Amino acid sequence: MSRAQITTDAAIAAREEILQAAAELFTDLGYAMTSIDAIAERLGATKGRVYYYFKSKADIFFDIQRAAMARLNAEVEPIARSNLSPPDKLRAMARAHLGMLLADLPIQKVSVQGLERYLFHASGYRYVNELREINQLRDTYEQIFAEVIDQGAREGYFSDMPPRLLTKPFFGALNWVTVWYRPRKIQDAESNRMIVETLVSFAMQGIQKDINDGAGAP
Amino acid sequence: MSRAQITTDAAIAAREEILQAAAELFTDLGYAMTSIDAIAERLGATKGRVYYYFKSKADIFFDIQRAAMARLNAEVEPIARSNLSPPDKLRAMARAHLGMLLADLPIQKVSVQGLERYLFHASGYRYVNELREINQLRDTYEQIFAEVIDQGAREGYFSDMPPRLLTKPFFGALNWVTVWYRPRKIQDAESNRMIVETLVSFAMQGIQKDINDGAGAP
DNA sequence: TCGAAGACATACTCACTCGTATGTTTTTAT
DNA sequence: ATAAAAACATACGAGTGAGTATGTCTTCGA
Repeated sequence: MSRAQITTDAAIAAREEILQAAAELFTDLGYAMTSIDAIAERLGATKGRVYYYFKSKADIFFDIQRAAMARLNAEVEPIARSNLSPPDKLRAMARAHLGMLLADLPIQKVSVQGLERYLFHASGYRYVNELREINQLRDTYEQIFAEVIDQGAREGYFSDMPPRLLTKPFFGALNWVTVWYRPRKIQDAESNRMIVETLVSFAMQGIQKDINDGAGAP
Repeated sequence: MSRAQITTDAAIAAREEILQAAAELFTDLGYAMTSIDAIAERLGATKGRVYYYFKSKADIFFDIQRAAMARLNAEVEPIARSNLSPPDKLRAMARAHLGMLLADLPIQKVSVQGLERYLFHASGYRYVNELREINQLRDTYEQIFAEVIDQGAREGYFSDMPPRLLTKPFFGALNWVTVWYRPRKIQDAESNRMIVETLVSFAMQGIQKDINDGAGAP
């Protein structure tokens, strides 16, 4: 046989390397425009190597999604379990979320934008199960934030709009970084902290109760 | 010859119809996965019709971008020229911007997400001029918002973070709607107003000076 | 040491799609 | 009415890319 079900350490590393290369190409060129040959070439290899670890192109795509969501969860869930106050907790979660987006940019870019629909109507409704699995993961993740916002709203910290609706612009302000951000070769340490703090502060202010409408100037 | 340079009324309508169909397919399937035949089929026609009005697939893509930016500009620029106070002006601009996103969803989805890079490295650096043209349009548009934010900050209304950086989460909170929003068959009038007001309020609160950090509860 | 499985590379097929070239019908000007 | 141009449809050519089948080298356990 040929499938590499024996997930040894080396095999996991090999898969990860492929996922990274694929993610970079997916974000640069899009899913369909990225050929398996191009992924292999980026690794100094050929198709044989890729198809040894993944059974199809779509399989690579979905594994990127799973990896991205798993890493976000690993960072954010522990914070959600802590007993900080809702504002402090939410701010810490937002920092962790955004930090992971920037640290793992290629993979997170593929995951965070609504690109899964590529394979929905396409290829005649295959991958329905995988699609639902990914949507399930994202829903569960978003729910973690929604609950904190909900609790914060009940305790009077946040706006009392529907929490599920508030998560949208909240994630929007943060996730949009995957659209506009281009990693520089230098000047990343301090600049990134500035970006994170600005975006997180923006998002935190956004869900705050609005005390009054547009006052504060002469 | 065959090129339809005579932009009569009917020709403009025919082109618009093609742009609409193409935009819907681009957002559902992605650029490369959308075949010209699929676009034609959606119109009950064949390739001949499409290639009569557009000289290439990329041409359709760029025309979508131009149309999207032109419509946003047409709605927002007049407001920017008015002499409202910075907060009122910015809020009105945000409403107009978001309203156009929802009213023209397929085309705006293609435009608003960072999908232009599809054709950057791909196809060996053709379309460099078109790419720069589109980026120029978006930059100019973003600048309109940046200036209002800048003025508002100088007058003490808004946060004093760099305006160019503040536009990012501002647009993020609004533009993210193109990622999560799915138009329902019914229940659109009131629901859409709710969405618009929630997102615009969120964005407006986000750029406000933060008076203090996380207070307002028991 | 040697055979089997692991880890790829190479060669090939099949399906699909862009763009073009050419045919056909409908509209329009005279 | 008729010739010409517009507005398509149809047929085809060439290229590309996913997936497969098979070959080759390397590692590793007995």
